[in-house]
Amino acid sequence: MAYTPVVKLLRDAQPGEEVSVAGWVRTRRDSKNGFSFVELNDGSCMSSLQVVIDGQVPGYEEHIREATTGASLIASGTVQESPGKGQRIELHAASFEVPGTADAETYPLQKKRHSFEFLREIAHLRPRTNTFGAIMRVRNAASRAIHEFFQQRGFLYINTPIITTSDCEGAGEMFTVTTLDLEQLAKKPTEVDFTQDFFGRRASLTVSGQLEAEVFATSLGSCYTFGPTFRAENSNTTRHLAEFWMVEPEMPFCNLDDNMRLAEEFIRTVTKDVLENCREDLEFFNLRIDKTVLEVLENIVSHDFIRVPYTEAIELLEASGKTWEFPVEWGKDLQSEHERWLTEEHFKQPIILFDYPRTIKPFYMRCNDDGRTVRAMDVLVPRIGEIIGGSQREERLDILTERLHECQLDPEEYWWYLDLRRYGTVPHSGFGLGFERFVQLLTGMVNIRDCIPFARTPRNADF
RNA sequence: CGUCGGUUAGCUCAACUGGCAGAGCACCAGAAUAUUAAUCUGGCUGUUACAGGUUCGAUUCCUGUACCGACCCCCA
Repeated sequence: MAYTPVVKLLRDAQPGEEVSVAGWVRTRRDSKNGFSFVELNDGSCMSSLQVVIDGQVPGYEEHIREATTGASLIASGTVQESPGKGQRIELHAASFEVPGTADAETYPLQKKRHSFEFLREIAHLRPRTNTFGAIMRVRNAASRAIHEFFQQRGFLYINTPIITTSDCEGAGEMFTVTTLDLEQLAKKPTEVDFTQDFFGRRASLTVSGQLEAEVFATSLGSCYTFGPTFRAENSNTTRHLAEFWMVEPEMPFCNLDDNMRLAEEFIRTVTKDVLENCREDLEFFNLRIDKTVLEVLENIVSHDFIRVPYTEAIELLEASGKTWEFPVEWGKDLQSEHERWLTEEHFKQPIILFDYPRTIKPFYMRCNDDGRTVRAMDVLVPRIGEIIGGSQREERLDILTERLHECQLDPEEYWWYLDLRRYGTVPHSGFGLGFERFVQLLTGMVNIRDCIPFARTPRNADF
C-alpha cells in the first residue's frame, strides 16, 4: 500500500486528489456536530496534516474514540482546500482505521511541553515529538550533505575499524573489548593475561580512525571516514558522549593552510545545505529552542572564519582584562572559559586557532621550525567550543620517531604507521569533526545527549 | 575525577523561619453559534527517591545510599 508522505501532500497535493496517509495522531478534536479533526503526523516534516473525519464515515461511531494522542492512524480520502488558518489543504477521509491504540492514561507523551530530561527517559518515544523529529531530520540532512561534500570533491569513503589494538592514540581513555570471563578473573588475584583473549592481545574500541585513514590517503588520495567513535572518559557535560560519530577527512599533498581552508569550506557548505533543506525545522528551533540559531547559521555561511595563531590568542586573553579561573599562560592548553571568550565575546563568530605548543599536542602533529609549536588547528564555534580538531601530520620519519619517544610511546607499536613515512612519504593533513556537536550547532540544542538517537554517557546505555 | 544543585500527582512545579501536601497541564464527565500553544464548569490523582537519625510532630533539619542535572577535567 502506497501512502503519501505528509511533507509531499502539504507541498504538492491539489484539491480533488485521492490519497492515503498513515501516521500517528497528535491530537483530535471532536465537534458536537458529529465529526472530528485529527492532526496526523508521519514524521516526514514538522507539520501535521489535518484529517477531517465525518460521522458518516464507516466505523466512525465505534472507532473514532480510539484515535487518541499517540495512536496510529491510516486514512484515505479526498484532498480539499482548508478553511482553517495556517494550512493550505486538509484531507476529508472516506475511510480510516486505527491499527494501534495508545491508552491516554498511560501514554507518556502528552499534548504539552516536556522537559528534555524526562524525554531522555523515554528515548524510544521522543522521536514522536516535534523537537526530536526536527533534530533527526536535521541530522539526516547534515549527514547527507557531508557525504555529498566529500563525494563531489572526489574523496573516498573509507570504513576504518571499530575494534583496534593501537592503544595510546592520544585521544583519551578507551573501552576494552574482551571475551575473557570477567567473573572468573575477578575471583583470581592474578594479572589479566591478554594473550588468552580473543585477539591475543588487548583490544579496544576506536577513539579515532585517523591513523588508518592516513593509510588510504597515502595510497588512494583524499578520503574520509564517518563512523562511530568511543571515549571512556567520565565526562558528564552537555558536549561529551561516550559513543559519538566522527567525520575524519585525510588529504595527501596538503598542508595546514589547505586543511583549514577545507575545514571552513566544509562547515560552511554543510550548514548552507541544511539551511536550504530544513527551513521549517530550523525555524522551529529558532522559535522554540534558541532565538539566535538562524542568525548564527547565517553568520557562519556569510563570514570567513577568523584565523588566530595560538600565541596571538594567548596575547588577546592576557590583554582582555578579564580575571580567569584558570590562568592564561603560553604552553598551557586553553580552558573552555578561554575558548568561549574568544569565540563568543571577542570575535563573536567561528575562529580557527592554530600552531599550538608541541608539549600539549599528540605525537603525529607536524613540528614547526620554531621547535616549540606544531601544525595543529582547532575550529571553535560559539556555544559549543571545539567542533573540529585537526593538524598537518608529521611526514618526516626521523622527527616522528623522535616525537614518539618524547611522548613515551613505543615506535615498535607504530611500525606500520612509520612505514608510511619510510616508503613514499608525503605531506598530508586531516581533521576530525564531532558530528553531534555539529548537530548541536545546527539545532541550537543545549545538550548533546539530545542530538543523537540513543545517548551513551557514564552510567547510561539504556535502549 | 572534583565542585555544586536536584528528586513532592502521569508531566511541569509550589509549600515563608519544622505544624493536616497544593496549583497548572494531562486525563475523565458535562457545556458551548466551537478546530489550529491550555474555551468554560466539575471530577480523579500522592508510602513527598530510599534507609536511618533529631523532634510532641519532618516535604522542611542531620547522616548515608541511589539516580538525575550543571560546571570542571578530557576531547570531537
